[in-house]
This record gives sequence, structure tokens and C-alpha cells, in this order.
Amino acid sequence: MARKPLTEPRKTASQERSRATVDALIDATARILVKEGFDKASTNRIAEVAGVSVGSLYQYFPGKEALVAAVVERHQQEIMQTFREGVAGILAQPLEKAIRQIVAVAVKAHRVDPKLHHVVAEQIPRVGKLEKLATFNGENYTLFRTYLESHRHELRVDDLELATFVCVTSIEALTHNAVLHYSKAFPDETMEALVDESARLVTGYLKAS
Amino acid sequence: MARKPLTEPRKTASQERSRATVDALIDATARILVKEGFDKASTNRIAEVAGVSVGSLYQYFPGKEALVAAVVERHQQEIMQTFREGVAGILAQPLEKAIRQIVAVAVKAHRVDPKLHHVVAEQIPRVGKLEKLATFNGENYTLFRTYLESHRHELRVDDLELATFVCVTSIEALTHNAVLHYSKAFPDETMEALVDESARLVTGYLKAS
DNA sequence: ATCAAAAACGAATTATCGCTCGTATTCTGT
DNA sequence: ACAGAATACGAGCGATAATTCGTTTTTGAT
Repeated sequence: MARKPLTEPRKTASQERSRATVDALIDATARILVKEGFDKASTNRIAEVAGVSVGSLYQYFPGKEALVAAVVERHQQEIMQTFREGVAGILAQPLEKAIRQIVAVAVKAHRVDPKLHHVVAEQIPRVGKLEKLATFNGENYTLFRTYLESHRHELRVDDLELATFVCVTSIEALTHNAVLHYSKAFPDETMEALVDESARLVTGYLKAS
Repeated sequence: MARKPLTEPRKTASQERSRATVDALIDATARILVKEGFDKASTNRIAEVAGVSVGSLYQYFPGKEALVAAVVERHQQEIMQTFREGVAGILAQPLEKAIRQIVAVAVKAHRVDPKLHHVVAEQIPRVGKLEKLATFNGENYTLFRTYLESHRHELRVDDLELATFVCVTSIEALTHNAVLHYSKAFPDETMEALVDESARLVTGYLKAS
């Protein structure tokens, strides 16, 4: 019987104190990623910043990658939460309104800790467990597709799959780039104009002429 | 006088032989990046694969980062070359045709060594010198803007700067995602449809109704 | 043929970092 | 108050790189 190596730390933190340790470690990782960049995020450094010993770190995480993955996952959860709230009840809305709202929410979502988002997008190599953390996630995709399906009769696209791809990819890229690369070049009023333009782009593409 | 540290290797390779060495090193780096991934690209490994000693490596490159930067730069040059050729004489074309051609060329450009492109996009942390190697480059942007300016009268957009951003970002993201993430999910015919759809997206947005 | 500059070599040094493990401390239930 | 379980500690081991430098080989000019 090949026994699984006992080196797999179980994070089953049962006591209050240990849960705090886990949180401190994830927080510290996020702070380091933002303030010092990915390469400075060594396990020793993370433990130090968290005010915890390396030993404790390895009690709860199998390694650095797991820490980073935890940070990314937490961040994506926050973003998705923002997103879900923002698009609630959108199915009932007409196309123009719905799209505009989706774009606006996408911008808002990208503004949930933009610094961290930037690091995640630009500095973290997607290797190993991080590989599956795709650029845009599936829930998003499904959400949008569902809207398109329920409004199919108003649309002039025939391949909904393809249309979803086109729309989701465009909106994601536009909001991502605007917030993370051009937030200085784009003053607030330009950002609003960008939301309008993006919405027009997508609406024009979808709407039956 | 604070003298610059002599540790800065100058790549002034004067002889034929040394230029070959430099090439071999860059080639080897690219091959390793593609076949084994970013973390396996150590200086010793690169030298080994290049059939060259580590010492020689440091004669011409200050470190691993410089090697990777050289690979990325070379790759971007190739892509831009493809791009330039593909959009030559496009200024004379009408909007629909021009946009379609641009999209098609963007797909073609993304297919110049997609494996390497994938590694560059997903695995290489943009830190230090790699930071400025932006996702989409300025020449592209300028090229597109020039087209829009010369066809301004046909368009219904008023802010050309913003319009350029919207179009370039969308086209880049759509072609990038399609080629690098969905090339298996998208059979060739779907890819063609995608080019059509992308062109329609952008054309509809730009064209005066 | 001779020599100095250029290029190449690679073992050895140095640096970094992930991770372990024996020990100390704290908590929880009785 | 006590015991055992959970948590925390952190110096130090081992592995993997990065980088140097004294030496050798090749080249081009004279």
C-alpha cells in the first residue's frame, strides 16, 4: 500500500487561534504581492510579515503556491460577489439597459482592489495549480449566456455560444485594460464615456437591426 | 567617481562566432520556455541546451531576465512584421474590408509560434525589465488610429482616441483568446465565423448608421 | 609565424529559498 | 490542577540556482 505522504498538511484548523494564523498568512501574502511583487513572496518572508513562524505556515499550506492560490481565490470570490450583486434581476431588463449595467458592474468589479488584480494578472505565472485560474471565469460566461438565451428573439446572432464568447471577451478586456492600464490616462469622465462606448459596441453587435 | 560596475556585460559581439553564440542562447531560451516552462529556464540549463558554457552566457547577458527579454522582443518583432505586411495598403480600403482584414491579420499574427506566445502571455511574470513589455504595443495602436483618422468622415464616433482603444483592445483580446485558449474548442470553420463576428462587432461600432 | 584581442570554458563560489523537525507554548476538557 | 492535543516556534539542512574568474582556445592582423 503506497501511503500518501504525510507531508500533506491538513488545514483543518479547529481552534480560533489557528484560523487567525491562516488569515494572517493569506493577508500577508496579498500585501507582499501588492507592495513588493511576486518574487519577493518567499515562504520565509510571508511568515515574517504575517508575524508567524515558517513552521506554522507549513502546518496549513503545502507551499508557496498554495498561499498564492488562496489569495487569488479569495480575490476572485470578492469580485464575483460584486458581480452577482450588480447583475441581480437583470434578466427582466431590456437589452440596452442590461448590457450597460453589465459593463458598469464589470468596471466596478475590476476596482475591487485593483492593485492586487494587477499583480494577479501580470506577475503571477500560471503554472501548476494556478494554471486553471483562467483569465475570465466560467460563472460569468454562463451568466451572460443565460441572458442571451432568454432574449434570443431580440438578437440577430445565431450562434449563441460564439456570441457569448465575443461579448464576454470584449467586455472583460475593455474593462480590464481601462481600469488596470489606463486609469491614469482616463479621467473619471472618460471612464464613463468608455462604459457608454463599450455598451454600444456590444449592443450594436447583438441587437437585431 | 562612482564607476559603473564592470559586471555589466557588453554584448558587443564583434566576431561572427560570438553572434552565433548569442543566437544559440536566445534560441535555447525560447525552446526551453516552450518545452519545459518558465521555471526550468535556469541560466545553466539555457547554456547547456545552447551548447555553450555558462561563462559565455554571462559575457553577453547580464542574467536570465535579459535572455527572456530578448526572446520576447524577438517574438514581438516577428509578430509586428507579420502585422505590417498584412495591413499594407489598407488605408485605401473601405471600412468593412479594412476591419475584416485587420482582424484576419491579427489571427495570423497570433499564430506565429502560438506556443511561445502562450508562455509569454501566461507564464512570464512581468517584473523588472519585462514590465514594460505591455500586452499590446504602441505601433499597433498608432496604426489603427491613423486609419480611423483618414476615414473619420465615415465614422460616427467623436472621440477617436477612445474609439481606437475600444477597437484595438477588443480585437486583440478576441483573437488572443480564440487562438490561445480556444483553438481546440474552435474548429477552423468556427474560427472563420469568429473573424466575421469580430469584424461585425467593430464595424458596427464604428460605422455611421 | 607571432601575438594580442576576442571568445569560450566550467569548476568553484555564493546566494537564495523551500522545507523539516525537535522543542516550547497554549488551549480544552475533565 | 492536570494531561493530552493543538498550535507555534525557528535554527538549520538540502537543493537549486546565479554568478565569478582563472584558464584555454580561437581568431585576425601583422
